[in-house]
Amino acid sequence: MLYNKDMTNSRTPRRTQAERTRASKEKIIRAAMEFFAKQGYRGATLAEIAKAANLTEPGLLHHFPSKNHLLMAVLAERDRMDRERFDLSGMDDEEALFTSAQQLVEHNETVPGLVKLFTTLVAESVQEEHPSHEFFMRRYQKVREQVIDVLRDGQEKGKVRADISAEDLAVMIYAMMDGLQVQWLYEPEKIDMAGIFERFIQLLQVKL
Amino acid sequence: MLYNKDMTNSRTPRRTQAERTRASKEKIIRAAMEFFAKQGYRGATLAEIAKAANLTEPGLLHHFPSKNHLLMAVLAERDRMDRERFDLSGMDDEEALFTSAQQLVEHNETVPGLVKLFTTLVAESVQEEHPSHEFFMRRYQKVREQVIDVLRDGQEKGKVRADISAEDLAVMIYAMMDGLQVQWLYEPEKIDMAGIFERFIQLLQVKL
DNA sequence: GTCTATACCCTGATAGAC
DNA sequence: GTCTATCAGGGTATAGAC
Repeated sequence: MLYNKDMTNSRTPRRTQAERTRASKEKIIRAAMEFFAKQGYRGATLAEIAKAANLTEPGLLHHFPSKNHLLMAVLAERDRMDRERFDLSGMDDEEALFTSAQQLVEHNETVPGLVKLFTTLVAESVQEEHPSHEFFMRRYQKVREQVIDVLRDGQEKGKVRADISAEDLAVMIYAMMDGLQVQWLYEPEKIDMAGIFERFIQLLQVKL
Repeated sequence: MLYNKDMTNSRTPRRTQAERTRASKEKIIRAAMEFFAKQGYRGATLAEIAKAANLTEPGLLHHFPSKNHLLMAVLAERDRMDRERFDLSGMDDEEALFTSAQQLVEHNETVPGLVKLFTTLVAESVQEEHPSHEFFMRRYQKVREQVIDVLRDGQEKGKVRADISAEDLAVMIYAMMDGLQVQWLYEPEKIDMAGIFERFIQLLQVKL
C-alpha cells in the first residue's frame, strides 16, 4: 500500500506535471508570437493570446507573470530559432556567409508570420522606453559583429569588394534584408524578396 | 453704432476665427506627428496629443472627429512635406535622381522625429486591418513607379548597371533607405546613414 | 495549474454648457 | 471653439476558490 502510493502520488505525477507546464508555456509562446506579429506588442492583448492557447487570461499569467515577461520569452525563442537556421558565429568564409544569408531570406519567404513579428517589434522598439529596445539594439550589434570579420577576410582574399569597409557592408546587408521584408509584407506576390536579395549579394562580390 | 458693431462682430472676427482654426489644426498635427513617432499610432493617446497642443481631448476632437481622421491628416501632411523635399515626378535623368535621393537621406539625418514617425507607422501598417495600410502600400507603389522609368533610361544610356532590372533596382533603393533608417534610429552616432547610402548608390552606377 | 470574479486604470468618444 | 462631465469598452493584473 505504501509502496503503491509512492508510485502514483510522488514519482509519476511529478514528471507529468512538469511536462504539462512546459507544453503550456510553449503553446502560449507560439500564440503570443502569432498575435505580436499580427498587431505588435502594444496591439496584442493577453486575453486573445490566452484564448488561442486554450487558457484564460489569469491562466496565462500563472506561467508568465506579466505581458512584459511574455515578450521576453518570445524574443528568446525567436533568437533560438534564428540560431538554428542561421548561425553565423564560426562561419568559415564569405562564400558560406553569403549562401547562409541567401538561404535565410528564402526560408523567411515561407514564414511571413515570423517576418511580420520581427518587422513589427523592431520598429516598435525603436522607442528607447520600449521593453525590447535594448534587446534589438544589442541584436543588431551582435549580428553585424558576426559578419564583419568574415567580410574582411573575403576582402583580403579579393573575393569581396574592398571599396566599401567591412563595417559598412555589414550594415548594408541587414538593411537590405529588413527593407525588403517591409515591401514584401505589403505585396508578397509582387516583390521577389529572395531574388532581389540574391542580386544584391552579387553586387558585393568581386566578379571573376 | 450699427457700423461699429458690424466691424467688430462680423468682418474682423470672422477672419480671425478662420485663422485661429487653421493654426489650431496645424498645432494639433505637429503634436500628433511627435507622439505617433514616439509611440506609434496605437500607442499614442489623444489626451497627450491634445495637451501638447494646449487643448483638452474634446477640444482636439472638435477639429478632427476621431483619432483615425487625425492620422489621415498627419499622413497627408507628411506627404506634402515629402513632395517639397523630394519630388521625383518629372525628374530629368538618373543623375538628378541619385542626387535627390542622396539629399533626402542627408536631410533625414536632421529630422530623426520624422524618420521615426515613418518607420514606426510603416511597420505598424503592415497589418491589413490597420487604418493606414492602404496608404503605405500605394505609397510604395507610387514612389517605385516614379523612379523606374528614369532608371531604365539610365540603363539604356549605359549609366546605370543593367544586370538588374529597373523594377528590382527601385525596390532595392527604397529597401536600403528604410533598412538604414532602422539601424540608424537605434544608434544614430554609430551608423553613418548618408555615407553608407551614398556608397550603395555608387554600386548601382556604371563606372566610367 | 487553472478558473471566476473583480479591481482599477486608461482610451476614444459624446452631451451639453459657455 | 473650447471646456467639464461622463460613458461604454477594453486593458493588465490580483485575490482567492477549486
